[in-house]
Amino acid sequence: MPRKKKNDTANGENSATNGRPVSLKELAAHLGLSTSTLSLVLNGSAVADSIPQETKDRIFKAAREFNYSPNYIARSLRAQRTFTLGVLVPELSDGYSAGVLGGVEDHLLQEGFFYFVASHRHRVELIEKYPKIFLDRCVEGLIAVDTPQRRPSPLPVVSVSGHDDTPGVTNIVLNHERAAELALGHLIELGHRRIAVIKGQEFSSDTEIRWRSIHDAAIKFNVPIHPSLLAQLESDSPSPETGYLATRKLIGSGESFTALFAFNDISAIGAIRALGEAGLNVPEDVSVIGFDDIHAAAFHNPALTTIRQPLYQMGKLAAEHLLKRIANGSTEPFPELVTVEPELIIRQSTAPAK
Amino acid sequence: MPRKKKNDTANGENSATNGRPVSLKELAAHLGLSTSTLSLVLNGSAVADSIPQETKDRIFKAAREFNYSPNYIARSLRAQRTFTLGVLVPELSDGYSAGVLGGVEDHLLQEGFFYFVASHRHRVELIEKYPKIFLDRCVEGLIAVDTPQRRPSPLPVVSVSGHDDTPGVTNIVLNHERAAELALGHLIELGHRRIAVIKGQEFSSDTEIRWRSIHDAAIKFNVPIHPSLLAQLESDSPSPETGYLATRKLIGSGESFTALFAFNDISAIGAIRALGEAGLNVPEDVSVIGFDDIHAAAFHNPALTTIRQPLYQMGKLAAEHLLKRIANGSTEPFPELVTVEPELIIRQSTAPAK
DNA sequence: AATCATAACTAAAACGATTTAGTAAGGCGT
DNA sequence: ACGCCTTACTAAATCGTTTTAGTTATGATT
Repeated sequence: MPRKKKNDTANGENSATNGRPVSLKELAAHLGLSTSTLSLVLNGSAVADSIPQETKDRIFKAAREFNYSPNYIARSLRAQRTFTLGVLVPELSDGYSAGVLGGVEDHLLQEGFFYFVASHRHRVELIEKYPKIFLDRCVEGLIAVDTPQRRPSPLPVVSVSGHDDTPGVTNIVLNHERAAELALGHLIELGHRRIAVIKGQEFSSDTEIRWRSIHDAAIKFNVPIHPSLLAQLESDSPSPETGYLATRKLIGSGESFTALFAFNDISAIGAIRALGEAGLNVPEDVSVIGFDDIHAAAFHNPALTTIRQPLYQMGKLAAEHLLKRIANGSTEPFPELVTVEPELIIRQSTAPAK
Repeated sequence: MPRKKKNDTANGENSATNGRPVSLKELAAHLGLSTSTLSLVLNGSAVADSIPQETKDRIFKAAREFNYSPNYIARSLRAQRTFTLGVLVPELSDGYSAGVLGGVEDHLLQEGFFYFVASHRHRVELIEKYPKIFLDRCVEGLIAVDTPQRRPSPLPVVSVSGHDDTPGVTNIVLNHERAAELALGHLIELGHRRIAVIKGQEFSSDTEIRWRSIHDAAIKFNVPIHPSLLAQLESDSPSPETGYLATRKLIGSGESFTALFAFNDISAIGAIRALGEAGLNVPEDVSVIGFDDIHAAAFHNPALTTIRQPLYQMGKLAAEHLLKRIANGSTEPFPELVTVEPELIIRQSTAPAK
């Protein structure tokens, strides 16, 4: 007849006798010790130095047997720390945010942090509301992707492509001047002079600076962008349709162009569709260059020439800077601007001007 | 000289005199009442019925002035509830998970829940570890996307495309039989008989059932899939490259085919690239049909014919079922299977067989 | 023999709420 | 004048930890 010794004290899974996880108090009662002792020992506190190894071993053994794990909530309350951040993105499914989130996640999980995500889909009231909810949820910091902060936060904030001059914000941004130079340089080297540009939507925080950089670089190259060759993305759909519509308008205007610089890869894909429908081949008739280098870019037909943003790295940098600020406390100074470099990826959607 | 009356009690932002949020105790001290009274009144408890309106108003006013908001951690500890879930996905940036997450998020936030996300990138140790960490973090339930549960969890679990027979799991799955019928029916109707198929990677939970459904449907249609026309995705890259490689192998085998049913849109895009390089035009020489209907599908060149999975809806259903199970408690029975229907989206990548 | 140090613990406060079980004061009925 | 009901609150326990400040024995030192 098998002995049942262990069955009524510890059972294999993570529970006391019932289904819930075991608490420190229960464990202490079982060992005939106080919770203080257990806590001190289990956390390796120096105060526990005087406790004999035998007792320590008993404690460790029981903790293992009962699958004890300290209650995170209780610990958070006591330590006034949650090891949790809030991440605000415009849209989860657009490839851009997801790319950044990849970098954020890798660094955070490795450092023992978790994060809440919320997507605002460009609705102003949500952009205002979510940071408050995050605050209520006791996050220790905020990462905002492509989302301007309207009001200063009591928490440390890192903004990715947010272009934010609110105090207390660390901005992770692309070197847009360089990006514009790379793209226009490439097109001009290929002999293009009549270059059309598609600006981003009003709400996208990159729109303004990217356009300005292109505008300035074009003047520097002495090939200014003709105002009638400037289009703008309109709706807030994350699909290529916006680029498709903008390009149709551009074509419809009658102005001719041999190259098109799209706001991003998604809209470049839409643009190629619109050009094709108008009987214009890419890259033979019109060269198209995108922005971002999302996964789909390399395998589009034709493969997209584009300006790569190091999205993963930007996310990782955001996480790193935020954690550093949290560790340092609010008194320490911190960088307000962190710049990352773009890269020109030449594929099949650009070719010499005819 | 302006009066400073309010400045030393409440200041505009959410703080007492210093920077931190105000606690109930501080608020109570300020009003000369006990925390009990404030809590009762602020939470609209019936016990507070006997408290005169005047006092209640004083409390509400002070709460507003000091921007009082109950500490979520303390409340969680007391109520033994966190209103937080864990979501486990293979990869954030692959469009599939992001689509499902969109639905999850919409429903959860609306119900006052937040969620932690973690992506395991198909690493077995992470698939085991993250549910434990979530548990430690006191989440109230788990959503697993395209990820089989290896061991039963003490928490309610909803699996999206996980095909999981672990007890305690609600499975949200696509009607794969119908999906296979739609796709093959379409190809066969177009006159295709030699149909190649690309299976998913071993680790993808949809791989097995999807292949089985295709296999069975093909037999039912009396156009069985020839074993030499079966390829499989190999690496765990989320890019179209896997589909590209699989298709090269298929072409290299020398077996001819007039249609290709890819595991998903991503691999279909890679397949089209490989076919193009081999001098085969889509859809003139080979028809290609994808799966999922991700954003990129409609704007690929040629636009992809595909089987749409209602990803958003699947995410939403997952969230709904999980919240219902949490509300019901673990005693109540729950559905083990929830099926959603696929949809055939005909675009330009399929055409009559030559 | 009194003092001191050390070992092996523990009591109690604290984190910030919620909630149950009271209590003190006043009014009313008989 | 006594009990009883209301009104307007409050004390204290509780959730599960962590941590500071002790406490009690025992052994060593002067």
